[in-house]
Amino acid sequence: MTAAIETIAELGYTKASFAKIAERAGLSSTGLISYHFASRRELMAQIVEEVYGEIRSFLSERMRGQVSVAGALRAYIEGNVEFAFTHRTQMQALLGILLSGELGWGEQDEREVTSPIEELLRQGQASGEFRAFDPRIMAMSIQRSVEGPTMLLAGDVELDKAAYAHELVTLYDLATRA
Amino acid sequence: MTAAIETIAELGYTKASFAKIAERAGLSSTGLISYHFASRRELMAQIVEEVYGEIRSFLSERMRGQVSVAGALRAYIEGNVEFAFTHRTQMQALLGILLSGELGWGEQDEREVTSPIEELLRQGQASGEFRAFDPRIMAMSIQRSVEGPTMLLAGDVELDKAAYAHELVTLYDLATRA
Amino acid sequence: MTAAIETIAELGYTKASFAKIAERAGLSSTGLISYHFASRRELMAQIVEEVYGEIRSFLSERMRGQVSVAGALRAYIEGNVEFAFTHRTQMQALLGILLSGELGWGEQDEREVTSPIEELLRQGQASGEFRAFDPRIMAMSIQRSVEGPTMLLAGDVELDKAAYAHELVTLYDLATRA
Amino acid sequence: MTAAIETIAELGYTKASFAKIAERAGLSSTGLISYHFASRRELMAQIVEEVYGEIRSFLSERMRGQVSVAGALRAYIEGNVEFAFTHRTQMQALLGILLSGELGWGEQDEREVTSPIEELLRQGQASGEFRAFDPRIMAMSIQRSVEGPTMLLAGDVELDKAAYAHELVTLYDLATRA
DNA sequence: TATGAATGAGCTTTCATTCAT
DNA sequence: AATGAATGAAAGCTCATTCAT
Repeated sequence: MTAAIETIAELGYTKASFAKIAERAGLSSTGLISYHFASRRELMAQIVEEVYGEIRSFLSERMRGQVSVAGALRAYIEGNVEFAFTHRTQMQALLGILLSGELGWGEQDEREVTSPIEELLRQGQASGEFRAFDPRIMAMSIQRSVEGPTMLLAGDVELDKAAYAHELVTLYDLATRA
Repeated sequence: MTAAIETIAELGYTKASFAKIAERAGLSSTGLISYHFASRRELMAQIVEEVYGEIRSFLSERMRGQVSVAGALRAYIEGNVEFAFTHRTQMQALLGILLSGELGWGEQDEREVTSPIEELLRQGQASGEFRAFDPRIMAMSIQRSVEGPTMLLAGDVELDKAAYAHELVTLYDLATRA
Repeated sequence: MTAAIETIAELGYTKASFAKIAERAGLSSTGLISYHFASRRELMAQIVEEVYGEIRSFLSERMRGQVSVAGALRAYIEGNVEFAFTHRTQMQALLGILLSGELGWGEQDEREVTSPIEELLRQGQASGEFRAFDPRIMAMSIQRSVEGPTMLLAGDVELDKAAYAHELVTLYDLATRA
Repeated sequence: MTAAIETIAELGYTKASFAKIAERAGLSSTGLISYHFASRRELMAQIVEEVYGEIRSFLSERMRGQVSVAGALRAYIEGNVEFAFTHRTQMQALLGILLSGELGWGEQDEREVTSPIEELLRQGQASGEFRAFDPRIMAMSIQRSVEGPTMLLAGDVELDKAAYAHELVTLYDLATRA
């Protein structure tokens, strides 16, 4: 799976064939991949699951102990940006798989991803910390924004992690607070 | 090209083979596609070019006559959301091609897309209408946000165009104004 | 046909497609080639016929006035080498077509090519100028030898025309005389 | 590779497609050929290498123990003719591939083939057994002559192996001796 | 004469998967 | 767990040819 992730990140979802993955993994036959995974789709689904698990545990640790929802939102944004910068390979593979559309990424999955942050936004509105807005649309916007760094696939991009996180935090603080 | 756009939008970039495109176009051979386009890449590049052209002309008309930069920004966001909702097929094809990574979407292209809005943001800062922020990062965030509706590929998504535009306009108004 | 000859000489028989030939001829459609020639085979056959005609007329002029068969043989060899060096393009195309085997080059055609020289050899034997040998085998050997320069397809070969002709003349003089 | 050799010999280089080769080999897919050989070119290159190897070992055995250069030359010619008659299939495939020009047969390869016989000729000149002549041109002529039988592709040719060899031996004995 | 669209067959190559070992 | 042969489908592309204009 590590080899698969690296291959997808480097070559893109389409060109990451079993042959290329096996080559990187030091396997001399693609048969072994089929032996371990029921299908290509299965492999991809497991990769998505694993990376999502990493993100979740990473974020939950980052958000732990935040008392205000504004603080939690800040931690969420900073955590996502941090993860995108430090786990570039995994993120590129994840997005590559998801955006390929071959796993059937639909509204339901979109909801699953944005629902924790949407919930957070609702809490902020209930407590009066946040102004009135559509929490779902705001959540989608936040999600797209924090995914930004990953979408600049090539390595020739010079982005400052701290600056990026800081700008987004400020942006959504101004956009959400009451 | 119309058939190609529709096929990509429906099946995704990877599964939109020449065979499928030819079928939709009523052609009895994929050879004719190769006859008109030097390669698959060439076809995709021309589709990107065409759709971008449509977007540009659509947006320039929408932004014409705006005097304030805040007004221009609002028109830009509203225009993008409008286009995404009314040209769903083209937008899905465009994003499918771009995100496939096979056209070599890099930082330069990203810049090209975000540069007009980035320029707008700088003008707003110069005139004092906008607060201080990194215009490049803000432009990226706006771009990702307006792309949002397109990423919900399937038709089973219920999004209100007016609400979506309104929320984003408010969001970035609050996020940018001095 | 000139464009076809040049294309075959440069790219080889297999890669000399109608598309490449049309391109070189300044035609914008391969249809015109099909309009003038019933089939690819027909085009190739006509090229063979034309080049053979050139060779025949060139050689018959060269051999005119020779009284001895040894002189005629010398003239034949020199003429062939001369033609091969000065009509490199035509010769390469001719051999390319013939050796492709797609025109059905068989024993009969081989005989047709070698029969004039074979006849000459028989005359020499009858008159006592030449020793006893199998005229057919000798004719084949001579034919292969004079074709030699053409087979060095690439242009990076440095062969001295005069030396080549002189050596072959001496070679077959010694090999044939009584 | 055996199936490939047979197919090329029978149908010619151009018509010997992977499909035809697979059919003859009893394979149900051309994919297996691509699995074993990186490309068509690679397959052809390996065939050439193999057949050349056979020729070399066949000839080196035939020439072993010859003390005079004249004897060695005779053994070379006889060996080549013998091989051409008894390995008709291989030779036809070999020449088919080489003459197709798609392996980039150039002067260097020509030299490699003719260099052993050229070396022999030089030795004969040094020892005084052979007269003065250009050894390179003589070697080319010999090579073309011994290839003769192979060029009569179809099976409808009636050539006497012994007679052919004998005539060539006599021919080049007369042509070379001092 | 010349064009350009269109066709259908063919090409090599790549792919995920299966299977015997 | 691992290999390597084998499969069948599919891919993009090129080809000679046809045809209406």
